[in-house]
Amino acid sequence: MPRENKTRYAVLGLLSLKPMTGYEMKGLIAQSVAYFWNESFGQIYPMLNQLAQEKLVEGIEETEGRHNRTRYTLTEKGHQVLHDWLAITPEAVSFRDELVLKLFFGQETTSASLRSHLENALAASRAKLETYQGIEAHLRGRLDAHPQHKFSLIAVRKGIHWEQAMIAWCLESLTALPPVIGQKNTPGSPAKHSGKTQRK
Amino acid sequence: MPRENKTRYAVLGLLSLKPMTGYEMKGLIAQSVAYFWNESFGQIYPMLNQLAQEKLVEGIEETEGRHNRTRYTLTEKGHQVLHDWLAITPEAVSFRDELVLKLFFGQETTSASLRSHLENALAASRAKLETYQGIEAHLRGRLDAHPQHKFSLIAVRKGIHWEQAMIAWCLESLTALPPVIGQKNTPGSPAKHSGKTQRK
DNA sequence: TTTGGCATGTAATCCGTTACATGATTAG
DNA sequence: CTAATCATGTAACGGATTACATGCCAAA
Repeated sequence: MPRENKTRYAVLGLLSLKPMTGYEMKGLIAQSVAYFWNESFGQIYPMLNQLAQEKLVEGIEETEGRHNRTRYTLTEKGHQVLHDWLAITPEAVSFRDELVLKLFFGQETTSASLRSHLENALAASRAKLETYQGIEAHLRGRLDAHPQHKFSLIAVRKGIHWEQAMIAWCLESLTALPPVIGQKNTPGSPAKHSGKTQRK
Repeated sequence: MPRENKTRYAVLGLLSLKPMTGYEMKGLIAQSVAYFWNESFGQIYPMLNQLAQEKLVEGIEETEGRHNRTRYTLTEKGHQVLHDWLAITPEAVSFRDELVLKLFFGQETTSASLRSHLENALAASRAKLETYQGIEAHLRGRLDAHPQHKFSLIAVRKGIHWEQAMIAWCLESLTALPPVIGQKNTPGSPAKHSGKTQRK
């Protein structure tokens, strides 16, 4: 059996929050769920068309106003499909954690590289934690007005727990690894490593 | 540009620990790195052949003994390629956390479903935590004899931090969600489905 | 006028799982 | 004898990213 297409339900779920265009959907993902879910245009648009064909969503073209765009709404059938999926026990996340893999193979490289990776991760986690805590404060301030905020809060709390765990682990691991002598490696400073930089 | 094939480096890294057959490799993954990395036979065997062609690994057929099998060893070139990769700053993990997604769309389902998902996750995390703590104790007992254990320990500690964070988050979220008795979800939330919600 | 954001899509390519296929050996 | 384990692979399928392609509108 092929595995289930989760993009499908992510799209349905987003439309349950409010009617949207594909473009707005991508924007909403970027600014509110990106830390636990991602979709690209290459998935969103074909999926919206497919869902429209199955009558799970309804697209309304808006020629007036600004651009030509299609705003999608969940149909009753779409609500039902989403509802059924939400009741199914979620599958465990399948990790591929490159940072841990590199540390696991640490014997094959230098302490400097490993420490650099950890310091980068530490800085990234600290930044994310701050962001999430900002979101948390914002959500808590308007819990009564927006019922959705309760669920957004649960989600962002996971991000906060996760980043705090990451920070603790990074610090602990930096202690466990031998310091690099002869280089200044102040904790928290932007790390540089000896290897090549990666192209993006 | 296509994204990098990480299976490649995972295979090289495993071979840096000790020479192995493809079959042994899968077994080692299952029992020691599965909580942060996974590979299937469908990737391992083709990759081993490819790496052998590139002279990054060397396969030695063992016809004597038991079965016909090929045990692979890292070549000098393979060591070099692995070493270079280890120095590159790791990419951030791209999550797709189905549990959080379902909680985020919690308005579309019942409190009972959500609580059930959280309790399943909680039980799974507690079990994993115990397993990892067993591994941790084992590793700490032989740190001097096996240099690799130091890095295995760093890896398993991440698993421990992660599961502890999961457990804390699950408990916290269970407190935040209304208990099942009343079956009401959010006070003031609009009733959605006219039909009976079917239990799973 | 040029840049950037809005808006929708397709094509190429690769990643990764699952299922299938085969066959030997060993333990019960 | 039979089931489980060892051992190696291929094929099919779908998931997901990236790059490409197009064009409008608003603001600088």
